[in-house]
Amino acid sequence: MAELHSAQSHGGESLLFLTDEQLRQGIEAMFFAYRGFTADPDLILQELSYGRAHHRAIHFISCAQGTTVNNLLAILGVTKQSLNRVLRTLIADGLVESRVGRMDKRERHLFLTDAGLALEQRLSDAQRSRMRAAFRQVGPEAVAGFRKVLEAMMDTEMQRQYRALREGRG
Amino acid sequence: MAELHSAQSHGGESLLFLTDEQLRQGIEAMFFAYRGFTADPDLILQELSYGRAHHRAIHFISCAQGTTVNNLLAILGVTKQSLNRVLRTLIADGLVESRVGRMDKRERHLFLTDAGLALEQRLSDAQRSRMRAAFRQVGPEAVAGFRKVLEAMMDTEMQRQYRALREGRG
DNA sequence: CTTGGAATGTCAACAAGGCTGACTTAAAGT
DNA sequence: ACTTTAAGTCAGCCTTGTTGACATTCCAAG
Repeated sequence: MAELHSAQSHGGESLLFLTDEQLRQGIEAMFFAYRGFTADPDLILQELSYGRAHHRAIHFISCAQGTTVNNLLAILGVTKQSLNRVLRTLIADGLVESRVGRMDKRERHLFLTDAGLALEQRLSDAQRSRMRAAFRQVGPEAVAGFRKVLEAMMDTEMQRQYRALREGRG
Repeated sequence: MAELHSAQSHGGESLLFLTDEQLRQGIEAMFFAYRGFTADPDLILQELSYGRAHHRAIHFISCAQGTTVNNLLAILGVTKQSLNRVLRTLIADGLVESRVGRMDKRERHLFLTDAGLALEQRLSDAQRSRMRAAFRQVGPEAVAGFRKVLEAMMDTEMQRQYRALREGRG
């Protein structure tokens, strides 16, 4: 695999030798941190009687205004029925607008309305402020390591999507 | 809101200045990585018609054999009714044993049976192997950073629990 | 000793949000 | 003209969260 050449290196075998205990700590850290990660937006969503599914839809529509339903489906990794339920309420509540495609009239392009943008801001402010605090606390080196590990934990397909989103914004 | 002070400067201070774009990438990385993180055990669970809730219960019982239901509740952060449903099936399937407390007969102490331990091994092998691969790929410095950021993203209460688990094992 | 309150756990019912399957409509592609 | 693709809809299921009601046990104050 890719770790043949990680065998080298200095004094101890800290690079190659990972105890189950170290890995277990990593697993538990992910569990607790993910809870923290979603805690703040969850509070806002609850008062609007939305759920995380709505948040995810809003987030990714805002990343890629005008994206199609099919595209969103691939990113979110859920079925169209599942997404549709959420999308329907967001459209009914005037947070998302669905426009028929100009080139291909089968497609629907999704946009956040002003109200949708406002909610997106509110949600991601909450989420970002926790992440900003964490990032500041630990410094840029730790942040770089954090990002490296997370990327390495994704599937190839997820990495592709993740990078596509990043490049889509420059 | 909270970003009043993120408005300042674009100069050199990478430590203090975090663009919304950098934070957004962190958020998306968490989203995709968490999917990867749970993907492997999810496959095993599916073939046994269990869900993530079962996995979590098994994981934390295995960390602290003999823990009480109440204790588990605090760690998992769900209602006792929700946990109970999962626990009931695990007990019925002979993976978990519930013993009435000797001191306080209101308490139930939870233990993994041999079958439970076997499943725990299988699940965490799957999860660990992805994490091990990721950790090896990026090296120990990145791993340290990863852990720092995750800890910083937890609530104080979660940090307490996370550290308690770690110390409970030495 | 008894009795009331707190702690612990169980049962029942409901909601959110995943899932599958079957079907329709409209627009492209061939 | 026929097939494929994009999207939406309806129905029904499962997991896993929630609340409310209830039983048991313990403990402490009267």
